Amino acid sequence: MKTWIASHPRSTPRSCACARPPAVDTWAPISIGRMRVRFAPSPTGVLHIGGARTALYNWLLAHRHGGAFVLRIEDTDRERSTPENVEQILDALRWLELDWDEGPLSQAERAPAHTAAIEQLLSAGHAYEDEGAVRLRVPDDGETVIQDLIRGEIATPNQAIQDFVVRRSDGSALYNLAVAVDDRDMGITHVVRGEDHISNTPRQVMILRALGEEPPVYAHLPLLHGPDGKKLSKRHGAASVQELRASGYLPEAVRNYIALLGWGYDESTTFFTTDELIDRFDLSRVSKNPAVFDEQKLRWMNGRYLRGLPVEELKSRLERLTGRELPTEAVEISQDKMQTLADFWPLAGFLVERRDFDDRAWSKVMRDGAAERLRAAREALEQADAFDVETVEQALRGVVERFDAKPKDVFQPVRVAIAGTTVSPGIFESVAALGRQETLARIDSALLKASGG
RNA sequence: GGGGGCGUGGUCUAGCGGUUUAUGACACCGGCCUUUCACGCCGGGGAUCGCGGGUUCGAAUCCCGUCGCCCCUACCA
Repeated sequence: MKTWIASHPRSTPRSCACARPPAVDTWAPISIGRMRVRFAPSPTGVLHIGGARTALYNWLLAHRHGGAFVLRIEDTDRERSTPENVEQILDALRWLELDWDEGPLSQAERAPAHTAAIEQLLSAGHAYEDEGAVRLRVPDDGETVIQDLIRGEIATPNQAIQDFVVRRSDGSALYNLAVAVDDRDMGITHVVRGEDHISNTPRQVMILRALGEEPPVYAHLPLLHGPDGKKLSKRHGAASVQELRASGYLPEAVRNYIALLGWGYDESTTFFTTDELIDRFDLSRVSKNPAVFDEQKLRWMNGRYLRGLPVEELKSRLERLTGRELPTEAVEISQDKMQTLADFWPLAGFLVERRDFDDRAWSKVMRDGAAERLRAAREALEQADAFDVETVEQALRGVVERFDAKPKDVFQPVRVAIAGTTVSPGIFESVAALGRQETLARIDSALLKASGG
């Protein structure tokens, strides 16, 4: 019994999909009936951005064409398929907000259907037993042609394909048979998956034909590689959806970024809302060559999304990530300086809790009379009429003038005193956000340290 | 070995036989802004389109060959 199947309720229904006019371009040949696509990961670990992109493209297609997005878990390899792995995948999809209309279905639970199909193949003479296993009869000549929406026609000589096993001697079905039968039974009209499945496709088509069915339409997506040009794997940093979340990326930014990994709308548009993606995504514009995941570009894009968020929204996302309550001003004055949510704490955590002085920052800044200027800054801040950004600025600039110093000779010591480091949001904003009492206390402690205390 | 797929600056891409001295973005370099780091703005370098032939008045765009990378060739998925 697979309890996880039942424990995850159907995702929230969408309202926009059906109102969208179905595009006819790519789908003309088989637009009879409603489009049904599927995402069929095998739960062998975390969901990679490659899998995430496949899921996104399928989801986009279903939304654009008013179709159904079905989630199927290919868990027939009992060794690798654990409930934890399945949960990881569902969790990743939920975070990405890629809701499915049906499923998750367990492929393993469809064993009876697989068995029935094998029986049918056997009795029709399309398959035969061999040492307890069952093999499909593959013609010796001719070729099997598949129509790929991205790559066009792909022909494989039947000669290159041996009579392959569809059922193990223990009675269980193998991958190609399970996929073909499940896609058929689920009424899948378009199979959109990774390029690594191109070579499997003729086998699945043969099984379908032997079963008396016409195959669905296929579209094989280019693979994703790491910066070293090799196939993407765990060693490539934030390559899993979970890691992306933990690193402080926004799901909408991740969606935008991965949509562009293998697809482009025109020569200059980079930012797409999800609705725009639904409107414009088109398999015929998907590229054929593998793409490399570039985290730097994702960081940049994420920063742009971050800056576009209302402060309250950014605040609640930060609170969700850090698990603690954050002052709104701290979020507000940090927004322009963050690229990921994870950047917040090192940048502005000092506004929430006091931290030690960083040695390098201290020795770099607290020299050549810095203590004297810091003491003057303290006086000025203590005597300021108010403590908002403007009055703080007036007070600190006054000190600069009095010492005939460069601005940074005053601001940096204050920064190190209150933040512990040389990096923080704007100094006036930071001081004002910290408040007079805490600012003075921290400067006092810095002055104490400076005098050898 | 056999079969299949792919090949435009470091990266993602635009380009679909002639308005291309090859598009935009990230990264990089320089400048501006300036209180650090960023953000933002401005400017710059960088691909002759894997390579070699062919077709054509003309090719990144069509054809052939070749090389490289990837996938399949499991009683894995």
